[in-house]
Amino acid sequence: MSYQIELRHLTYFNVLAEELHFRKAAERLFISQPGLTRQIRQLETLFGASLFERGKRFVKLTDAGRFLKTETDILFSQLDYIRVQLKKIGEGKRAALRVGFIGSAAQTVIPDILYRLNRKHPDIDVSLNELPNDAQVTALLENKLDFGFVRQQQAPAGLSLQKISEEPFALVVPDKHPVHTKNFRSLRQFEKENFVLFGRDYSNDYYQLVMSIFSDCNFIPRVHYQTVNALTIFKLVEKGMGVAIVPASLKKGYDIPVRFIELNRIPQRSQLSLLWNPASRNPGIGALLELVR
Amino acid sequence: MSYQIELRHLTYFNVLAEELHFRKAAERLFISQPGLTRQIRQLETLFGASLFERGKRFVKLTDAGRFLKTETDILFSQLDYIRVQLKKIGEGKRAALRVGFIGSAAQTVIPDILYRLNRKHPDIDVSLNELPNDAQVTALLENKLDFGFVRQQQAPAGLSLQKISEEPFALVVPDKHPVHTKNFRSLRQFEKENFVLFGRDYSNDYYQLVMSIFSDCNFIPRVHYQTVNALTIFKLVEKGMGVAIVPASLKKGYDIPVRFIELNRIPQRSQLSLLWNPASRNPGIGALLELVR
DNA sequence: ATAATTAATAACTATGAGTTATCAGATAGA
DNA sequence: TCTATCTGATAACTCATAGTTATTAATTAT
Repeated sequence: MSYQIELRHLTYFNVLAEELHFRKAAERLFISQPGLTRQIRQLETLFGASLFERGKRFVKLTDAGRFLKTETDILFSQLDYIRVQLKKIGEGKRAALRVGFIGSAAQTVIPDILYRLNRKHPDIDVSLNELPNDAQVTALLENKLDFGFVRQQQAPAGLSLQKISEEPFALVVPDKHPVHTKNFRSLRQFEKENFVLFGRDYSNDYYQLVMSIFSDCNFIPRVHYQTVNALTIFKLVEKGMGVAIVPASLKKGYDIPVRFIELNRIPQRSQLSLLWNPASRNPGIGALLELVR
Repeated sequence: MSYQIELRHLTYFNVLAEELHFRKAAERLFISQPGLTRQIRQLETLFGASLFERGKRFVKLTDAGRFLKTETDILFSQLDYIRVQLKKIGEGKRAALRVGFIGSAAQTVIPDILYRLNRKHPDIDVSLNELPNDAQVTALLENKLDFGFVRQQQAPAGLSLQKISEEPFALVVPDKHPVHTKNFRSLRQFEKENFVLFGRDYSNDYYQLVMSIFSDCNFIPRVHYQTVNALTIFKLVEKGMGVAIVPASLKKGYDIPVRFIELNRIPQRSQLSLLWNPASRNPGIGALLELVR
């Protein structure tokens, strides 16, 4: 009568909370249904709260159960994280850094930073992950990521931000477009054109920044194709599907017959920032921060 | 050979990490020493990392062990938190809010807010805890607290801040002091006096704000007594030990023969803020935030 | 009616946590 | 140098309980 809560209970609970079916959950756990029934009941007495409502032909979560589900999800993801870090440390590494980055930043800054990090701290393992801006924010908050390279200026609630670099935007037009750097005056010259832009899901912050360029000129662009890949955007521009606005540095590294017109006179600039969770206890966080500051 | 990590392992590990002595740890756990030895070794194989270095007459943590210790500490505190919340929810409550507050704010705002919260959400339990400013910040980051009422303007990294109220500072002088509201001109009139102030450990942010009042007048005050209790400060002022600077609202609720001179013309004002961790999943957070906004 | 689901119950079995007894090495004292 | 004492590891046990099979009771579908 005085046993303890074990991870086993929580694992079983977690699966049952997903299946909402004792037999199926038991199957998924490779145990028998009565075994599961008993462990779940134990868990309920141990917590002093009923977690499932058992109808005659259905099982569903109570409020308490719903709460516990989100908590155990987090708990297990933390355990996974502990396992990974521990393995690394056991192998003599200091830490494993999970770095996210936005595709358009891969060209320049990130390789350099990571190269310097590796030279200074060879005992820190880095895993890279290309992710949209907002996905990085969520991943950081859920401790699925240690660092994120994003295109945005403000730190979202709960995260810290360090500015890495800043650059002007550039218009991307087809090679034989009548407008070029010399005769470019204003975006209004493109009032009749389609615009090919990064989608809102790439980064809401970034999207709004680009949109503010248009609203400063007092016109609403016709946006036809939204995509998250820089190369795709260039291809679309090349084929005459429209013109694009991208961070100027993107011109490096691609060999597509398109022309870049830097927007040096507008106040909007694209900022690349490093995001991280100040609550994180990853022993490698300090090392990277020290490097970029 | 294919068992799983259980909380038992982590509990044992945690105690051993504190005792660094198998027999003593086993004693504290009410199990035998060989049993502990075996469980720890299991944990080490399961994690694939050695956690303790066993010398002939000593046991100490490896790097991996040190890392795991901080992680399990957090893990167990989360489990405690889950237990508490689950108990509450099981009893039909929505949540339990752990609210911290700084002593000098108890008089006015907090009772009002909590009264309204309770009337609107009787299913939310609130526990109150008087804590210094900085202790609240740490507690919030460690998820030992859901809300903190603090005297500071900026949100510390990782926390969100909502301004609650703002008020001028006031000078507190003995009843028969020559300076009073009518003939008060500048703080420089007190250049020769001692100042009784809240200590730096009450809140660094607050301390610097008060100090900036002095530096704006270009003088360094002679601070003789530092204390964290408003009543103590008033008593010291009454006894002629010096004058004080406190948030003006503190004059309510105390009956001490001291005189308050409101500093309405200086830019510094004392701001009471609500702090919380945006990463917190406490279901009661939204309710209180809604109320104060 | 009958068959097919569901979860709960009862009685079992066997795994492995925890036990006792002992060992091997180290230190310290006489 | 011989003991006495302390350490954690090892070996062989036993017993509590997780997980088993078989069954029931109650529901729904045919």
